[in-house]
Amino acid sequence: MSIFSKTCEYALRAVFYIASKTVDGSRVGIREIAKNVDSPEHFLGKILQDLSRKGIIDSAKGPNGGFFLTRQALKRPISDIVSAVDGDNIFTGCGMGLTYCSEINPCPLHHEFKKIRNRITKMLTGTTIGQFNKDLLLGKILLKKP
Amino acid sequence: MSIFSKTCEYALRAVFYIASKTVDGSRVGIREIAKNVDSPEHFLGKILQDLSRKGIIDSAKGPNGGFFLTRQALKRPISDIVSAVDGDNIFTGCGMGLTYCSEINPCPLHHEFKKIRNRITKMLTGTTIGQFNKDLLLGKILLKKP
DNA sequence: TTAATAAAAGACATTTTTGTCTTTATTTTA
DNA sequence: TAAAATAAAGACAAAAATGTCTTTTATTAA
Ligand code: FES
Ligand code: FES
Repeated sequence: MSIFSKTCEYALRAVFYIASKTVDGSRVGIREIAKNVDSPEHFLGKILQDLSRKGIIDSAKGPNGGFFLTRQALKRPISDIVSAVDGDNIFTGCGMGLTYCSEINPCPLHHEFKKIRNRITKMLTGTTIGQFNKDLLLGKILLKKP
Repeated sequence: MSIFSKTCEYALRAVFYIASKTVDGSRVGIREIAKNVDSPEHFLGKILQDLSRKGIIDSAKGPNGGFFLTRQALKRPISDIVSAVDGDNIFTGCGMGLTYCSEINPCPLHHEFKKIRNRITKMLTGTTIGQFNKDLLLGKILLKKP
């Protein structure tokens, strides 16, 4: 297991890619995104449609259309993407799968797990969609393997 | 998503239960385990068979048979259970799903994610199967919801 | 040796996740 | 207006995870 679903991993990579390509206001097509993020094109299409419906990214049909992000959207935390795709179990759920996490009726790992969960939450709420644009454009950071 | 598969959550809960019930050397049947850990009986059976084949727990057939843990086994870290069931992606994989995690070609979240991953690893290698026996028997800690 | 007990194993069934392919709707531009 | 481009939507398909039921094997104890 990984901490995010594959769907969510595609979503994160794709949104980062769109972000880095739309700082100037242009749009990116699904084919290009899929290629640069190493994901199945049509499957990613659905994922982005969903994010678009939820208002996290924008899209435009027709020639010169594609997906893009507003300046506002670039400031959003990536926790928005994660909770849109994977729900919020990662933020609040019990590490051992109890039906809910409880301070007074904790599972064995509760104490330690809570810290980890908080750390994850902090990472996700503390980093914005647009934060890596520069490093992505410089190639210091990658969205698929070289 | 949760950080462990459901299968792994069942495994962890079950092994903790067996641990707390076999400090005296007796065995526990699958029905009792499943009931106390809130998991489907036969499905859990397979999981425990697997752990038994892999030498993490022991089992005995026939009357008075059941699953049990040796004193040795109680000292094992629970990371053994997790990697037996879920593999080691959680210990070494990339948070954003790149085919491998790389220090020189990192994904955007690499730096932060690495710390989290290390923390998870520390939790799993640092806690033993038998560690919670006392608290479990006292009911201070639970393996299913009350 | 027989009956009872309990895990092991096997064969499926269901659900969820992931992925593909085709058609439709919208927009732009010539 | 016609053609081209592109996201949206729909209908499936495949694979993986999760779950159920039945039969077999090993062990114990009477
Ligand atoms: S009860 Fe399990 S993490 Fe809180
Ligand atoms: S490259 Fe993604 S976590 Fe290291």
